[in-house]
Amino acid sequence: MMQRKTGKYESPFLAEVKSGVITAFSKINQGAVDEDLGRQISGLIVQPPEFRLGQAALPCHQFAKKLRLPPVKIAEALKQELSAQSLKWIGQIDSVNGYLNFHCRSEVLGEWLLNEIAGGGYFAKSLLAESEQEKMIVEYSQPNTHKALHVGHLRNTVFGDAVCKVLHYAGHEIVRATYPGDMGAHIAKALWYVQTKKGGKLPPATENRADWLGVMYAESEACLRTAEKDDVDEFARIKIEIGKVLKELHSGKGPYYDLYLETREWSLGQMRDVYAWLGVAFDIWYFESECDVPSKELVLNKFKEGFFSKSEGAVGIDLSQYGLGFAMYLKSDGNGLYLTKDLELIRRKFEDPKITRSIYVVDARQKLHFQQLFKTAELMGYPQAAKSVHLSYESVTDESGEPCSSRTLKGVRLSVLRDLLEGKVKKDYLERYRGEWTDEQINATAEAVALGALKYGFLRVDGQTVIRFVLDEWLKLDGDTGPYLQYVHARCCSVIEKVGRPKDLGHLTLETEIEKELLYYLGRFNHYAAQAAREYRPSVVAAYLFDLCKLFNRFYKDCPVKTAAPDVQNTRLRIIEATASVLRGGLGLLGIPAPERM
RNA sequence: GAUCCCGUAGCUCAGCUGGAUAGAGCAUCUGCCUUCUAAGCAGAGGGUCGCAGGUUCGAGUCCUGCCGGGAUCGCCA
Repeated sequence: MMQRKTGKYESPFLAEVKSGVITAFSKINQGAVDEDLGRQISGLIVQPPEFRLGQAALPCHQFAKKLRLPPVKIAEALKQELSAQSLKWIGQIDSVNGYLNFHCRSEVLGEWLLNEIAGGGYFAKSLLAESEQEKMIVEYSQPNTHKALHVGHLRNTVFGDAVCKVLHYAGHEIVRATYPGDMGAHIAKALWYVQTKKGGKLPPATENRADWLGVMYAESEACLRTAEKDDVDEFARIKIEIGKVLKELHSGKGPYYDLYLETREWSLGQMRDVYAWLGVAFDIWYFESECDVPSKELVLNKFKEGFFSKSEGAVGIDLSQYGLGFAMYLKSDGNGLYLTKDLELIRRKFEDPKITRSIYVVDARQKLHFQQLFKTAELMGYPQAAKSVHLSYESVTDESGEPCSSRTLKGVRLSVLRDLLEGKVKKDYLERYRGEWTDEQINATAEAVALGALKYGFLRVDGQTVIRFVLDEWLKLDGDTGPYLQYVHARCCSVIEKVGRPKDLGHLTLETEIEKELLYYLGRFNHYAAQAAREYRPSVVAAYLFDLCKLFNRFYKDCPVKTAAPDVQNTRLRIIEATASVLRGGLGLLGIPAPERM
């Protein structure tokens, strides 16, 4: 099942290595190599630890028993067989320590690759076989209205967006969905607090009203916790009041409902601003408020059918035989929960019959939630359950290791973060262009670089890693950062602008090893993009791009363009142009802009 | 107590589904801007890959058991 067909992204060099090895193996094996063995053999092919050793290698140790020969002899024999074949892409073949090392013909492979990249064909083909292409709905970014937005939300949105882009690039059709939490107890709490503790006074439009709401919500939670500790009766009374507010919100009329409609818009406006800033757009907005009523009806019907049962006054289903405890779908006061609404949502997501997979990009703390949801749906006979996946990622904490929280107002607020980063970029790097560039150019570049730093910061690490957000570290813009990659792109553009565009014809003149290595690595882009899509891991692309940029910077240092002989110069310009293309493409998958100057 | 995630250089993280001598960035130290952008490049120091077993030609990677950290486990989302 983990066996995959060799993807279309494979370079002709690797394809030749695989087929060549299989043919040679069947000769020394004195028998045909069936499909399984063939896959096994090609699955063994690895990257040598250093470029100078070759670009592909076959470890032969595994065959020692089967062939009753020492690995070194096997490698030798394979080498013999291979040198009898006529090979287009493979140059030298070495046998060392039981490894068979293949060197590509850099000029031949490079010529093909540069044409593919320059012509755009390299990025155009799907990385998947047609049978593997799916239509997927990806839900990400589920911020609550009436709560503060912080860096934790940013990780979700940036990660989810990159996953979409990577999957789309691989060849899947993607529907992007967001699911704002515009209904629920948190809103009842915030509005109840505004009305009863703040006298119902609202801030003027000149203020950041969304942020103000976030503060109100946090204060309401603090107020509740105080009551819980100090005055049990008061706490019980407040809970009943808030339950009533929630009921009124559900009912769709009344003064609280009117207040809700007005304030909800403040938060949604802020979300739209943030999405515009990040450059993300959604095809579908599922609102929790829309799922609310139908989800409760659904649960009540299923309760009547006997599917759900009552326990301690609440309606739900006992999933303890699956190790998932009791899944609650209606509270004892009759109100629904997050889980309730998701039960309705899982149906809606498959309203388009072409959808074959539904991905939820949600914090790892919701693991049990989704296990319960999918299990319940499965037991209800929903085929959607088997097609749904929870793509979890770890949380973002503040400097002290406390998770970002809208409830306790932990974590840097987005508006603050943006200003700090853009200000830093301007002050340290862009002021020197003041006068030479227009103010608009400076602002646009600052925004691009700040976004690069932020997005790359989240995407360079694996999703399972907890990110401790230390502002000072995120303000550093050298080393393994987004601006480092953007800088290389700008360098490429700058050289092309100063020296001129290359001519596309003529064969390559490669004078140095670093040119060959860079060229080869450019051709690995689709390999890593495919891996990123397969594993839902944009970090694979991020790591590739960083390595690519390190190679480029070495090349840039060692290989002058302006002063080079015409053939050499043209080759280098072509490599530079291809690097810029791959970088644009790769940064694009991460949702990071590639400025031409910085 | 149960389940899940993490543990690799002082710090932050990679490690291509088991391959060759364990890598990078930051920080520290040393060099490099009269030549295409120094947000850069070259070099140095820094590791019993949490611990102990096991699987095999071969383990940071797979299995088991411990230890440490985080998360979750009924009326929040």
